[in-house]
This record gives sequence, structure tokens and C-alpha cells, in this order.
Amino acid sequence: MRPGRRRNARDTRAAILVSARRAFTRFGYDGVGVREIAEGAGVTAMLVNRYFGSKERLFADVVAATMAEPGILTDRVTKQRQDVASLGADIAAELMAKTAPGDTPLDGFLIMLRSASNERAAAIWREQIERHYQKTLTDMLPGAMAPERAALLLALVSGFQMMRQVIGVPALAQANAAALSKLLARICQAVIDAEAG
Amino acid sequence: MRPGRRRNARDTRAAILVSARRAFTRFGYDGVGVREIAEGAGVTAMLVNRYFGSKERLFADVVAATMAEPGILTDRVTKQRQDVASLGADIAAELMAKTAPGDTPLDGFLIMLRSASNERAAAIWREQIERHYQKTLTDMLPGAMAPERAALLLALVSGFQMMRQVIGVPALAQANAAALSKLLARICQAVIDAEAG
DNA sequence: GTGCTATGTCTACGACTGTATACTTCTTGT
DNA sequence: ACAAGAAGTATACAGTCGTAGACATAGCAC
Repeated sequence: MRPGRRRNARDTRAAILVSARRAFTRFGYDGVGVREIAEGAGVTAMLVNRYFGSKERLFADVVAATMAEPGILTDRVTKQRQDVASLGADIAAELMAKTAPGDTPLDGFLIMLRSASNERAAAIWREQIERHYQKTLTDMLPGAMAPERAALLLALVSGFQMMRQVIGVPALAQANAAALSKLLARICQAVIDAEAG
Repeated sequence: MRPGRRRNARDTRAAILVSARRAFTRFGYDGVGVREIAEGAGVTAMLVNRYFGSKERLFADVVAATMAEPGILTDRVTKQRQDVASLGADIAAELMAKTAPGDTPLDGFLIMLRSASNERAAAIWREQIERHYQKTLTDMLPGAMAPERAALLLALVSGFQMMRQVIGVPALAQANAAALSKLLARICQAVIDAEAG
């Protein structure tokens, strides 16, 4: 236990959650051990299991907490919006900001990217995406094939993050931010405005 | 060693490569052990290291082999092409065909997705992408910011595969194939035709 | 102050990992 | 036919993993 802090179940549990979130974001579900997570919270590995039951349930809690707060898509989507003319630009700006090179993003998509290899983790994500993103985005998009276009928007956003942050493709990771943002905005808007034919 | 086969270095090495490719595709770099790969080839774990040096070098060989053969982007890109007016439709058709639900894709992108959490694997992929896709695609695209647009095309393709095959988002995994293909073609073409401004 | 209980730690187990060393067995050139 | 070397195996090591069970201690009610 860390010297500074007194015994407190609520604070300790929160500290574990914070440490787990950072660790899962950076290294994925399989890339991190409970000992490492515990050390980041200043506690022992066994306390993690004591509070969360198992590593898998801890991961599910982290994912749920991540989805509950505003992300790249939701914060722009849930706000009052008369039309979708500037939605592409807003998504692009948010995406660029949250994937700035060198930062340690706590975003949910990165956890998904880094945990997609685990079947259980993928199932957890499928459910969370359905619940949070898919429905909200679909309701926003006018025209035909709204669910497909919403999912394609998700695909573009997650693919961008993977190439820019996880793989680190130079054309995206080292590009001029303003120019790339404008280009990305145009493409996002193309998905939003796409009409089935 | 498997009862049916005789001792043969070339065949054994090829069998290990096949087994490793299938295993990496399904479970990613960290999700698979050399013993498992060896068993799939009917061989002992140590023989894998004997032929390939280490698990990491084996992975690099698998990735290189995957990139060498025609994929979703390369086979349409490398062919003689006067203009890029139909490039989006070609990419979309290829992408839909190679990500048909229920099949077991041996595609390189799936290996990347499932191995992206490992830093070494990500570095191997970054180099391979630079060498194979980035340059070829960039040379094809007219107008400004060609490298960025090429990378965004890569992002879209990989994000689509992740949502459709890895996560299994229903809107993409269970969509009407023809309609989704047309929609996807339009979006790809938007990236191809996007002009910086 | 004194127990009681929640809070946290210690130790350890069984399974798994990648791979180095030493060994056996098959194939092939002569 | 027979050695020589290639092809493949067996064993083991040092490590990590998740987590179970027993133990220690701090904090609060009285």
C-alpha cells in the first residue's frame, strides 16, 4: 500500500480502475498483468481480484466506464444539432485532437484496438458499441442505410486511430495537423452525406 | 513428427509457415505460442526456432509472405489503370469479397489487427506497410496530400475489416452485400477524389 | 482502551511462455 | 554398407501469468 494514503475501499477501488484503464489503453488486455495494474495503483495484485473478482471483470468495468463518458463521436453527437452539415468537421477535429502524437490517450477505441485479439474482449466491445454508438449515430443520419453509414463512420474513426497511433504510419502520425484535419473532415462528411443508390 | 511425412527441410519449413500464418491470423502474435504453431505443423516447438531463429523472426516472415501476395488493395492497384475513376468500386468489391461473413480470412490485415497490441509486431507492420502499400497507393493518387489520402484509404479498409470481422458489428456483418458494396465504393472514391483545399 | 471487521499483504500453486543444451534418428553420398 | 551430417526430439530452465488461501493490520464502534 502507498505510504501517503489511508485505508479506504472507495478510493482504492477508484485508483485500481484508473491504473487499469491506463494500462489497458497502452498495452491491451493480454499485454498487461494484474500485478502491473496493482502496482500502478499502489496495491497488491490480489486486491485487484478482491475488488473486481477477476481480470476479465475488471476489464469489463473499465470498458463500461470508458463508454459512459464522452468520446470522439458521442460528445459531438449528443449535443443539440440542427443539421449534420458540420458533423464531419467536428468529428475530424475531435479525432485529431484525441490522437495527437505523443500523448497517452485514454480513449475507448484504443483499448478496443489493443484488445481485439481476445475473443471475450471483442464480445464485450460488440455489445458496448451497439448500445452506445450505433443507435445514437444512426438516429442522427438522414437518408437510407443509416445503420451501415454509422458503422462505416465508426470503421473510419477506428481505422484512423489504428494507423495513426497504434501502427504509427508516418503519413498520418507526422502529417500537418491542420491540413490532415480538413482532409479528414471532408471524408467524414462524405460518409455522412452518402446516399444509397 | 507427423507419421505420413518423410524428413524434408523445405516441406517442414513450409508447413511451419502455413501453421504460423493460420495461428497468427486467428489469435494474433501474443495469442499464440510456438508449441501451438509447431503442433499445427506436426513438429516440435524447438524446430520452429531452429528454422526461424525466434518467434519474432517467424512472425516477420509470415507478415512478409502475406504482404507479397495479392491483397485487398494491391491486386487492383498494381494492374494497369488509366484513371482512378473506378478505383473506389474495385476496392469496395474486393473488400466485400474478402470479408464475407463466415469465412476464415488469411488476410494480412487480420494478422495486423490481432497483433497490433504488441510493440514489436506493430513496428514490423509499420515497415511493411510503408514498403508495400504506402508508396504504390500514393503514386496512383493525383492531386495534393497523396500520402495522407493513401493512408486514409488504408485506415478505412482496415477499420472496415475490424468492425465487420473482428468486432462483428451487425450493421456491417449482416448487411445486404450489394447495397453495402455500393455505399462503400462511394466512400472509397471520396477519399480517392478528395482534394486538399 | 478494546475488540471486531473491513482492508490489505504474503506465499504459493499450477499452468504456461520462449528458447538453450543435449540427445536421438533418419537420409544421403560414397 | 556405412559413416557423416542433416532433421527432429527430449528435457529443462528461468520467467510470467491469474488467482486461491492463509495471514496481518488499520480504523471505527463502543
